[in-house]
Amino acid sequence: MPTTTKDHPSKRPQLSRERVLGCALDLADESGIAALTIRSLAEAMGTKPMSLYHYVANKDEILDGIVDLVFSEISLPSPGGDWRAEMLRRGHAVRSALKRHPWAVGLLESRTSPGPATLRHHEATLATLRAAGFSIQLTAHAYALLDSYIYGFALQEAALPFDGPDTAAEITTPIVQLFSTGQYPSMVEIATEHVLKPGYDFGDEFDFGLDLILDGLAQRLAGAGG
Amino acid sequence: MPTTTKDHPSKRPQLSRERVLGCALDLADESGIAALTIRSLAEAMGTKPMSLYHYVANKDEILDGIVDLVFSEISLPSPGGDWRAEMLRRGHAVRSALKRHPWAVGLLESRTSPGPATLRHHEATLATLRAAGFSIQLTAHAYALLDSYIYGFALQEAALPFDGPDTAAEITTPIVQLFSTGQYPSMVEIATEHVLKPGYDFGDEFDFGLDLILDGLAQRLAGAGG
DNA sequence: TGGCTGTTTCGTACATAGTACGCTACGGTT
DNA sequence: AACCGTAGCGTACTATGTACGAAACAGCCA
Repeated sequence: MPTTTKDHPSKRPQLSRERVLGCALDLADESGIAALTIRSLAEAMGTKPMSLYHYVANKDEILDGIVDLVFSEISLPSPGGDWRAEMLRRGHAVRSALKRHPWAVGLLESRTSPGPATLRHHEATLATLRAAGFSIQLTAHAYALLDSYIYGFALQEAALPFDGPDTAAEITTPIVQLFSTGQYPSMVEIATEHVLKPGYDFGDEFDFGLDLILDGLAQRLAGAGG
Repeated sequence: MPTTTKDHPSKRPQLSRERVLGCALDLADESGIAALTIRSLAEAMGTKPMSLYHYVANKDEILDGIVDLVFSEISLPSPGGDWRAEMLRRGHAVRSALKRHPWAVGLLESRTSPGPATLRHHEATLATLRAAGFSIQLTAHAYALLDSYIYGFALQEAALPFDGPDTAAEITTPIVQLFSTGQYPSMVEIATEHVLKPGYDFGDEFDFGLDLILDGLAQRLAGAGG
């Protein structure tokens, strides 16, 4: 049978670097970063492992690529605006991106070659602080502090065995009962009178810290005379 | 149960769970967490892979174990003392432990079963805050904030391609030159006028943030009426 | 039309990972 | 002497990243 066209004409939408990275990100979201293997990714795309290597050099490049994709989802702060509002919005934006893609925070540790979206993000954030009158020193301090807090919060959130309001109870209750013998009174107290209260959501703690940090930065900015 | 024999005339000091975990920690420190494999660990201990499985159930238990070992290195804060001094010291202690064992912060994300040293550490910290008059809510806020900052800082420190004072220059200079075309002016500014200054050490940023956070907590503690 | 050439895809193979299974070696107990 | 429990190990299975080179296809020129 003389087929003038290829076997699978439109079954598979054609490979490309963008599609590889996009599917890799989806797969990591659905099944976790550990389940993102060359083979599983190829299968998810309806192709074979070695085909992917025409679009990415190796798996590390895939990991770098999806981290940059995550940054590309974060809208950039605007230099020249109210710095505090911009940093508040950026804080929430970064956190929600890291919540959507919990594996990303774990990759931050190992990836050292930032992509273009990551660079743009850093540039816009630094420019916003500088434009608001932060000195170079204070800008560096502020950025290290803000990102440490945001990343660290995301890290802790990713490490929690529960997710969202009220879901803590099922996990925590048996543990608390185990500990109620008295070895860890303060932990039990916090658990029973805070974590186990209806409506509790660890994510709500985020705003307290972000606010406190922005307050402190505002004081230092004013104290330095602008 | 028979704990009688003490001297095996062998050249190897006898296996034990403690020795396995201790060597695993050393190996992770020396060669990185990726190089910590069952095989490499067995070789480092002068034994064979499967022998280790008499002392640990699986590799996850090894990872949990060495994370708890890291916590066991951190001296506990004392409930009843000056809370600010205690939290300052604890902050430095945790950070230096995570600096000694940079792989540990990456494990925090995946490990969800804390060991005894980890639990003792959390308990002592919470008790210190409570004893200083922090309400349950404020204690929870404070702890989430402090640990987010400390872990996040350690995460960023671990991700840096350089380490210690002045070492940033060699890595950063070529990058800065690449960017000096003008795409990222704020990053270049910060780099040339702050990071590349002699004596720069990212680790020095830590105190600024910790101080700011403790200031903010003190204000909130006072504002709530003690 | 036929053939050349570069791009894309894939089949096979290898090194290294965790670990299940079952055997040996040995020191006590009965 | 017979037995047994513990520590240690040899082998083998499965999953991983990826090197190597062949196959399939597209577009071009004769």
